[in-house]
This record gives sequence, structure tokens and C-alpha cells, in this order.
Amino acid sequence: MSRSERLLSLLEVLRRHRHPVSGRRLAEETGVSLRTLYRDIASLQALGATVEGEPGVGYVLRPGYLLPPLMFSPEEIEALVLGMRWVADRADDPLGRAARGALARIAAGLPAALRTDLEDTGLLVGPGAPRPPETVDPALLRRAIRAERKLDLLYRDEAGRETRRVIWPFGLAFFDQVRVLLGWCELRGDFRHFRTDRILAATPRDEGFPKRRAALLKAWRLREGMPSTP
Amino acid sequence: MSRSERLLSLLEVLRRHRHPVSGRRLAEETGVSLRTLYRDIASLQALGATVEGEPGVGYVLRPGYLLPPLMFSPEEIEALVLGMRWVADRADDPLGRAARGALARIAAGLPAALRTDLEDTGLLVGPGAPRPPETVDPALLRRAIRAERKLDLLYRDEAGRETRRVIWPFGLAFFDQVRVLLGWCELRGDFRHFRTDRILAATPRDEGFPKRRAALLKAWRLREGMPSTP
DNA sequence: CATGATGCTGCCGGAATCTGACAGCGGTCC
DNA sequence: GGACCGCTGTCAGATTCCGGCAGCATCATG
Repeated sequence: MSRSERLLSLLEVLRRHRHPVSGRRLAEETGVSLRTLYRDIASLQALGATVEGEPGVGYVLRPGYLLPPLMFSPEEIEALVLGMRWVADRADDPLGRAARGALARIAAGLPAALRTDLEDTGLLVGPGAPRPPETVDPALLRRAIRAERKLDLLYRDEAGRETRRVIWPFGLAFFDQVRVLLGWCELRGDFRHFRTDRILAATPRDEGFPKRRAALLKAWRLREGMPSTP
Repeated sequence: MSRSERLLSLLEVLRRHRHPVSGRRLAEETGVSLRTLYRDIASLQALGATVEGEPGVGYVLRPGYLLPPLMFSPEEIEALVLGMRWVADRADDPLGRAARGALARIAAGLPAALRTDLEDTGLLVGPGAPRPPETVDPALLRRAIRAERKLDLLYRDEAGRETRRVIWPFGLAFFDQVRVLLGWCELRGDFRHFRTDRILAATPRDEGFPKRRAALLKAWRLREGMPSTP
């Protein structure tokens, strides 16, 4: 591996990590000593990369890239196609259409050889188990989450009891058989989750929630002891 | 100017020229001798850049090395993130890493507002049911499919009987709890599918199959009465 | 607050790579 | 056919790179 290849590889590694990554880890991934890694970082910085390092924390690549990203690898194409096929099969229709649209956009930008890879991918999504019917349109829920709008919910729990409540919806979790809306519940003053097949009605308010969705998600994750998303 | 800086500069010069440009011209623009310019071109090619040179004509950078700018709608971003999260969670590690890599590439090319959307998406993938352990590495199976290589399989069926067979693997189907390898079986002279958790061993041959993977997939789909993939 | 983890920089000797000049071969275009 | 062009090998000298070592500073955590 030439030095230039290594620098390029280092840039790609940095792009992939979402959290600070230690110099030692980067040195292992690029196959050099820690001292050389420091030099490589300095070289990337000299090339204009916005790499920042903090003692005790690690390195992070900030926006402001010196080079457009390199083209997808064949395996990355496979991951994209498989993922979009799953979304098209398992999510609501508008989201499924968006998945197809995204894939078409990607295909349009590919060189011929990779476009063939994309069209011919041998990774398929098999049919899932039947899912309980939903009254409320998942697209409406997704829009409320994205826009950070409070929702008026009519919910029927496991025992058949119906309740009305106002929630701050911050996430929609896809399980194999059900979808679950995650929210902060004003009625209970706590985090709650709601199976979408048990939501009888959902009306978005014009009113936004007083906390950012990302912060709620983070707090919920901490509360639930869940790892960070990739 | 370091060599890396010069290579980057050369790549930018190539991107800027719409018509073939001579080595002499490029040498002047980068401040090196013609011999060194030839070496620099070779280095860029070693880095994967699609630079082509013709005697009497000059050099041209073909599309396919760098990812072109891709613009997605917010819903398309959600579809991409959800799909990549699912792949990262449900596929084998190398494919999961590729999903993360693909998403990082897409993120790298987005304007700040859409990048924020991508990082903050409220669509999550919940944990799946436990899956029976697999002896054979799915990545090996994916590679054989992609490369259209015959596989020697040792398979144990539902009743516990072991058989050896040579197959032409053309697909890998992801169900909620199992993965299924699709192939044409030389032993049975017909299409067969194999649960990956029942594959005891799989050895790729150097030998390719006599039919294209895409054609086999199409025929299998017709046979199974399945709709075409998006 | 102490400690471990981390980033950072300089120095050194030896190894590796790079450079320009020169030589020579073959292809394209007008 | 001639001008222009890409391409490759060789060489001596110049330049850069590498890992190990030393030492300093900062951050996060128990």
C-alpha cells in the first residue's frame, strides 16, 4: 500500500466513524505505528481535511471535505439495494416509494459496471409474517416526528382500555411484526411506546414540542440502556 | 508542495478539463517534469482513478471514480437511513459495515441541512428474534453469488440427512428469522433453496456457472410466481 | 484529585521512495 | 510523413518516510 493509498483509506475510515476514534484505533485500521498515524493526520490536515483531535477523546472529521466521496464499492451497492428492498417491502407505501426513488437516483449516478451490479444484485428480501392492520397512516406519524409536532392520540391498550393523550413523538421503531411509536407522554409524564396497530386515531397539532427530538431520543436510549445507532 | 498535495491537484486539474489534455500541459500545471507526470498518473490510477491516456490525444478522467452529487428528499433520506440500519442490524458484519460506509458516503455529499436530517432520523430498527447459528460465513456465500462461482455444499436437511451437492448460487434471501440460499442444484437438476443455518460447509470452486445469475433469478421467479424486484 | 487514556511534537538512524535526465518504442491525427 | 503524444526502463543523487523513544499537555472518569 502506497502512502497516498493509505491517506485516502484513512480519510474513508474517518468518514465512516460517527464518534471520535482514537489514534491507536486508526493506526490499527491503516496498519502503521501510532507515530506514523500522527504524521498521516497532519498530512490530511495539510491537504485541507478538517480533522480535529482532542486528548482523551480522539479524532473526528468535521464537514468541509476536501474531496468528494469516492464511488461506492460493489458490497456497498449490495447493502443499498438490500436495504431499499426491505424498506419497500416492510414500510408504508410512501416510504417504500421513496426507497425506490433513492435507489433510482443512486443508479443514475453510477458508471455502467456498477449500475449492472445494482440491477443484478442477488440479495433479496423474503416476505414477512402478516402484520396486524393499522388504522393510522404511518406516513402521518413519520411527518409528525420529522416536524417535531405534538400528537393527540387515541390509544387502546392490551386490555382494550382506550385513553386520550398528548405525546411528543420522537421515533418510530420497526420490528418484524409490529411498528412502535416512541414518545414522551404528557398524561403520564414519562416516556411511553405505542404499538401502531393499537393507535385508533392520531391528530397532529400545530404546536411543536419544547425539546429537540434528538435529545429526547438520546435520553430515551439512556433510559432504556440501548446502544447508539450506527 | 507534498506529493499528496500534487496528486490531489492533478486530480482537480483533470476534473476541470472537459477535453483530453496532454501530459506536457499537466506537467506544467503541476510543476514537475514529464517523466514525473507519467508517474503521477500511474499513482492516480493505482488509487483507482479512471484516467485514460491515448497517444497523440492526451488524458481524460472518466466518470466513476468519485461519487457525483446526489440530492435526496427528506423522505428518501429516511428510507436510506432506515434501510441501512436494517442491513447493519440483520446482515453479516462485512455487509453491515458496507451499509455504514454507503451511508457515510451519501452523508459526505449532502448539504448541512440534509446531513442533519440524516443523522437525526427518527426511524429505528428494533431487535429481531434470535436466529439459528450459521456455520458458513454469509459473506462467502455473497461473494460466490456475485462472482457466479459454483459452490460445493454439504447440507443437512430437516430430517437430519446430509447430502453433498454442487450448486449454482444465484441469490440469498433474507427472511425475518432465517437466510435462504437460492441455487440451481446439479444433483437434483432443478432449483433448490437451502437454509443457511443448515449448510454445514460451502466451498467455492474456481469454476463459473454456465448461465448468468440474472437469467437464473428470472427463471426462478417465473417458476415461483414471484413479482419482479424494484 | 489521581489515574488512565489520549493527542502532540521533536529527534535519530536507517530504509524507502522520489526526481529529472536520457534513451527508446509505439500510436494518433492532419 | 511529420508533429504530437503516451509509455517504460535505468541511473545517481536528493528527499522523504518510518518506528522507536522521550517528554509534555489535556480530557474523562471513579
